[in-house]
Amino acid sequence: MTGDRPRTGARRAGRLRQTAAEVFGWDELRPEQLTAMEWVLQGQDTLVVMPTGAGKSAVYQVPALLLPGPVVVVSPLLALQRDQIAGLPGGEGSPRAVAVNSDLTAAETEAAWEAVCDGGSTYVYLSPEQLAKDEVVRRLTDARPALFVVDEAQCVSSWGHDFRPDYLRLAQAVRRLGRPPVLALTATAAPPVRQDIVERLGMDRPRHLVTGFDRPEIRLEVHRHLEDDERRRRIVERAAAEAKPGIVYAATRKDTEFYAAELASLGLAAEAYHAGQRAAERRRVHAAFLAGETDVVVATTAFGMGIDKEDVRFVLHAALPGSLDAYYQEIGRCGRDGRPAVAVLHFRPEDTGMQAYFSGRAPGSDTVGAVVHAVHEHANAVGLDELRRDTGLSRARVTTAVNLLQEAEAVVTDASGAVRPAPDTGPDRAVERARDSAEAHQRMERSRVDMARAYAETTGCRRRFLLGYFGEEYEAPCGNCDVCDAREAEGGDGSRDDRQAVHPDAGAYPVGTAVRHGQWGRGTVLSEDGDRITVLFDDVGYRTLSLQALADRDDLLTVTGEPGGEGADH
DNA sequence: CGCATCGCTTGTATAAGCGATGCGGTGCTATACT
Repeated sequence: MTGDRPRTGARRAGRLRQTAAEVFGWDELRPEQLTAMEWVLQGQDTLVVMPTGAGKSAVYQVPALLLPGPVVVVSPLLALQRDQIAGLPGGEGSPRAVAVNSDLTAAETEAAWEAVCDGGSTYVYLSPEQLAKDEVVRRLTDARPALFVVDEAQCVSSWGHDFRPDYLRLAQAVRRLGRPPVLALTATAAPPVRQDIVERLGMDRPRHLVTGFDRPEIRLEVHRHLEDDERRRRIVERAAAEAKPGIVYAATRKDTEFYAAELASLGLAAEAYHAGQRAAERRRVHAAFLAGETDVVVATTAFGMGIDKEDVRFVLHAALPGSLDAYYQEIGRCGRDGRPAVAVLHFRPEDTGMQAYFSGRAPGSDTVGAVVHAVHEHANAVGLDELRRDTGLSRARVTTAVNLLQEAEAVVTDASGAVRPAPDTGPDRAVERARDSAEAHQRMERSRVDMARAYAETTGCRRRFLLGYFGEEYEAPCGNCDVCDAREAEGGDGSRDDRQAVHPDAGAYPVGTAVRHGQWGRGTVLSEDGDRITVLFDDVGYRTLSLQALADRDDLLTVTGEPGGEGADH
């Protein structure tokens, strides 16, 4: 792979540039786009983390035309699939694409598969649920796909573990398709999320292409409230005062209706948006926002993917988000035109309650037990559909339980996608191990909520904190967050020493240092913030440690490796 | 985990306090019924 002669590499780049220009009309490719395309064309598994608008889709669209088979694109929303297909160039000689999903009639589905198999369609868009169907895998295998793309790959990590478990079974699907190269695309993923994506998709020594996360045009601001009434009042005032258009993210459907009504009563064009609305209503709100007819959309997390709007001036959060990954993705929807925008978070410490409730809920031991027993009752490997019939459980619950059991190495999935017990593991032990896995996952998820709160409560530069979370070192002050402003107003120059207390041991644990903690085990230092460090532990997730406490007990945290040793991205 | 709501209680209220209970977010797909 790296033994390529330079001439071959140059020829490859030339063909990519030529295809981009002739087929798509793109005369320039960014260097990082071209690099990722070359990896894809060479058949290497590739993870691309690039901001929205940087041309991620091109990374598979262009090489697809130079590859010997169709390209499978897994996309989480049917609306995104439609957008992607509509965005392809039209006209004679342009590549064709189909989406196979539950909207299609039997005849349309048949026509789509014929187009994929006879080479008439270069791209085939699918939800992860489609790939759980034997018929779909059989059709795709016949078509000999040359590349397997997972778009919005953060969904693997954020949805796969509970909400849409078929995301965790994509690795099985890839295997059954003859293991084409895998390309994962996402705009937002902290290092542990990248690792989760790579592991869950079964990627093989993937190349990573990660561009910078900083969005200097977005001002960062946080307000802490003790009373809920006061918070609500302040949010309404702020949303009314800011330049439009903007998005308010609320924690519940009921709150989206509340804020939309309050803003409308002030004469603003404000709309609520959440998954409890009828499809037609959601489409209307979405379209009106894109068309510039709406001042403020007040939404749950349902509003986001597929919002391609340059001029959003603010994103205001009415409650603590569930993770900084989600937060950064949501605030990244403002200021895409590069002009100043603002991300304001209004929170109460009590907000962590609901986020903890949402975090890492796993099926109970009774559900897992029912699935384990059903697996053990079969002499041969058994398919998920049959397990569903045996147990009477829903498809999603059976899949989640099987995923959990597989993670706990209590069951294994064979080449046909069927499941059998792992050797030497009885049902009781299997349930126990699955419970341990679920608890470990829940600890990790809850520590992500803790990090969101830590961001909200940090006494240091907010940009430095956020970028540190995404693995980027940043020399504060940014001069564009509320903390930096406050320091400046106090008369300091905003430099590090007068921003906050700096412990004499600052620097003893550089970012990236491998450490071992007496109680929490192995971890990696993610950031240091004057008098404290944040460590990501393999087993318990994120923890913030005070340098003073570490100095008092010097056996608590031992350094086991230098920065940049293991776990480095490139 | 936090909260809103309900129904029960009480030296019987045009009232308030209590504990129990249920709810809270993301989308696909298959299926039944107009």
